[in-house]
Amino acid sequence: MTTQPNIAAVAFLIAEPARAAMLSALLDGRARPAGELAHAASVTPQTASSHLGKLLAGGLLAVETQGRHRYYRLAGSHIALALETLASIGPTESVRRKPLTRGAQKLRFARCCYDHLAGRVGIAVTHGLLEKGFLVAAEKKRFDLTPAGTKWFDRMGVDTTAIKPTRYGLARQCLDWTERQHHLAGPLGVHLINLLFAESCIRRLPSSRAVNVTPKGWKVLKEHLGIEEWSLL
Amino acid sequence: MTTQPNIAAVAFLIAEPARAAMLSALLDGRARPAGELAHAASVTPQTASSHLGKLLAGGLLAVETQGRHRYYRLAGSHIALALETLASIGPTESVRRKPLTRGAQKLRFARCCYDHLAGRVGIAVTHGLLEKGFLVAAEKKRFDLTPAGTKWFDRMGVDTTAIKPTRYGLARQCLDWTERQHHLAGPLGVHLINLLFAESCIRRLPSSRAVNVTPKGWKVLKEHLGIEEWSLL
DNA sequence: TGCATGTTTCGACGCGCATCGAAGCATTGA
DNA sequence: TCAATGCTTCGATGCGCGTCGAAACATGCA
Repeated sequence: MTTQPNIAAVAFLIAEPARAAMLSALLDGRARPAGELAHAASVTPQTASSHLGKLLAGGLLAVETQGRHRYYRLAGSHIALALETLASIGPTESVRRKPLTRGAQKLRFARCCYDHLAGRVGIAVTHGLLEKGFLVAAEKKRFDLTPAGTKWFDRMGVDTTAIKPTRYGLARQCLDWTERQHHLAGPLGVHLINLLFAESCIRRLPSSRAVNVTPKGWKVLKEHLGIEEWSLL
Repeated sequence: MTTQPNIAAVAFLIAEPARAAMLSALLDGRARPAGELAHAASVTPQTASSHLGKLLAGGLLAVETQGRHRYYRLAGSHIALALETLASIGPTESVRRKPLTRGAQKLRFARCCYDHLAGRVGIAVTHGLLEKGFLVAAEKKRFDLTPAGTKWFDRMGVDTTAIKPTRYGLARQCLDWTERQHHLAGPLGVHLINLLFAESCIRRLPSSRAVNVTPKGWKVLKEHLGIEEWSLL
């Protein structure tokens, strides 16, 4: 009897309808909080927690704690591949999404997350900083500032040597609840959004956390980080 | 509410250890009688019959009656692919506590994956075909056959123009769960392994999916694809 | 500090399903 | 026609596990 890999154990984790629903909800590779996954699976939070714990122990999911939220995501692309391969056996059915209100759309597009920039724009900015080699992702949900990054911030009028890092570091990776990707937080993120406000690149919208990118803002973002306005819609 | 493809239902069928054992026993693409499968799964014939009925109803198996025997086999290569993919997300990072058994080593080295060649040898052959320019990787997990490849297969006695491609194409990329690389599957892969069997380049080992490469086989692989035996050990 | 929210843990309930014994069919051979 | 073999169906048993209520824990906000 050849001791085959625990194919049954893996299948067992996927076999439960509630777990399968949660896994399917994570197929896009983004992370979602436990409560949302519970809703997606139509079970109570307690039940969902139990399932998520098993999926975690089974190595199908990874988790990231953010405040009182716990964001779950697939453990890797190989998990998604296996799920899609399984789905290809049975009959497929289209998935529809729920529409968003106008306000929610604006919020999703650009907003302050506590004290830094979030939303699609926040993520695009972070992505640009990474691609230009100004930031690099580091351990413990941190970003490290490169020499080129120091130079760039200096040219933009931010003296990074004067910023006091907290005990969590100078720049942190914050998980975005609308886009489910990381954006720049921490002291450096605070200085960056303050710079954008000061330079009139972005403006607050009344009674909302949403912000607007000004024409000058789009010009700056394009010149410095290669971000095109049309690419974010 | 999103009614997803019943990925859970498929996984449920695989999740049962007895059923998983029977499916694994059928991974070489050959058909086996119910009693043999019952023995492979270490359950009584009644229990096996129940399981086989469910696998049949679920579309994972096909059955063929001959006299008082009922021969079960996988419903298709897509089932084998799903099973192998599931197996690939097993204990990958965990350090192997015990060395592989002799049988497992042979299985890892060369075996049939449903109806084509897999393992280190299968990957080496595919690699050789790619390096010689006989195949090129294409989209949708396919391989495209080049004019040089058509010529080569023709010289080997395989008329590729006579092979009917499935809706997935003539040659597919199948992910190997032991080596984590792609090997040649699809109708072309079937013809290739049949050729190797017919030319006595490889031989089946009794009651296993493992195959042996004969001395003649090594000679052929070296001459045509530049594969050295020692390089695979 | 107190309250609200998100998440997990604990405990108990109840359904579902795997399992096997016994019996029913089907096929083969004498 | 009778017996043996291979497989399936039926029925009863028992356990595993999914489920949710209650409560503990953690975090954020006023």
